[in-house]
Amino acid sequence: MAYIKRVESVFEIIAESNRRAILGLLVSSQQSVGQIERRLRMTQPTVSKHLRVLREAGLVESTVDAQRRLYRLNPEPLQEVDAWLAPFRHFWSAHVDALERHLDRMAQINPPAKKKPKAAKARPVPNRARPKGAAR
Amino acid sequence: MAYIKRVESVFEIIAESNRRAILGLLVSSQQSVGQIERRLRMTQPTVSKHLRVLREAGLVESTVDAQRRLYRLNPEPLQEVDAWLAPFRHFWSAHVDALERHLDRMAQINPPAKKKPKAAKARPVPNRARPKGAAR
DNA sequence: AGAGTATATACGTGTCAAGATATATACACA
DNA sequence: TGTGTATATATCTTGACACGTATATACTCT
Repeated sequence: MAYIKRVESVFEIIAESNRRAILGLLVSSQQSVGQIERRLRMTQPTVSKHLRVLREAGLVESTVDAQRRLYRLNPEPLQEVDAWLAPFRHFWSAHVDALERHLDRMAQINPPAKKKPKAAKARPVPNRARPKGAAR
Repeated sequence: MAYIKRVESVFEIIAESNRRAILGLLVSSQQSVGQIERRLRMTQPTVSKHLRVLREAGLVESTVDAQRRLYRLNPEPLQEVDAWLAPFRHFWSAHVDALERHLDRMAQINPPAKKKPKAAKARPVPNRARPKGAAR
């Protein structure tokens, strides 16, 4: 409607779990809207809507194949996230097994639910910069 | 109010630019609420509110120092983001100068505005998986 | 042309988050 | 004790977003 388009940051885009799921699907190969719809158990308009957001953010690209549209990944914008993350990596830099835990989660691509549990709690980490006079 | 607490994913948490700014501030060293407030030009309640969200997500921890609270970073939950990003890295894996661009941006920590321009556009990347019969 | 398939879009609705203002709480210091 | 400082929280308003339903558009095949 308005002429000015709401420019969303990549961070806002991947904040949505369904969109993350879609991106995750496209990692392996391109998919049609219908495939995504079925695999992620989302309604067709919902998929299209998310794809639109992803498309406008440059995270996916589409090709017309007759009646269907094939969507493929374009993860370049994710580099911004990767870059933002950089300074924080120095903190845990030691060893990360989180990646493996992730891949498991990734295998069962199916997070259509609105809220997911998740429980990562804080294990004290090499504390740089501690408070000085914090007694009592 | 409600007994059930809304468990937000880390992705939703860092979707907010002010919160990313706060985390960015804390990378260098711990800060009091007042310092954050001044540096980021946010109102005090807003800062406190965001800090609460970050605290409940385990991204920051606080220590009492008389009347003030010193907040320090705990980036462990960010590992989830890092892990999620992993599969996508294979795509651009080549060479990333995005990190440097980021560090510059990081230097002028001050994104209190709601919408920021940002313009990262898509430079064609090694296209894996291309559509087959897409002609018209 | 007509029917079926695939995808996009228009609306209406409910939920929720962010910010502002006002106020409560906690501590220090005179 | 009273005052000033630092931070948290309550409440209200506003706007954005996600989803569902209905519909439009585009293409294929007979």
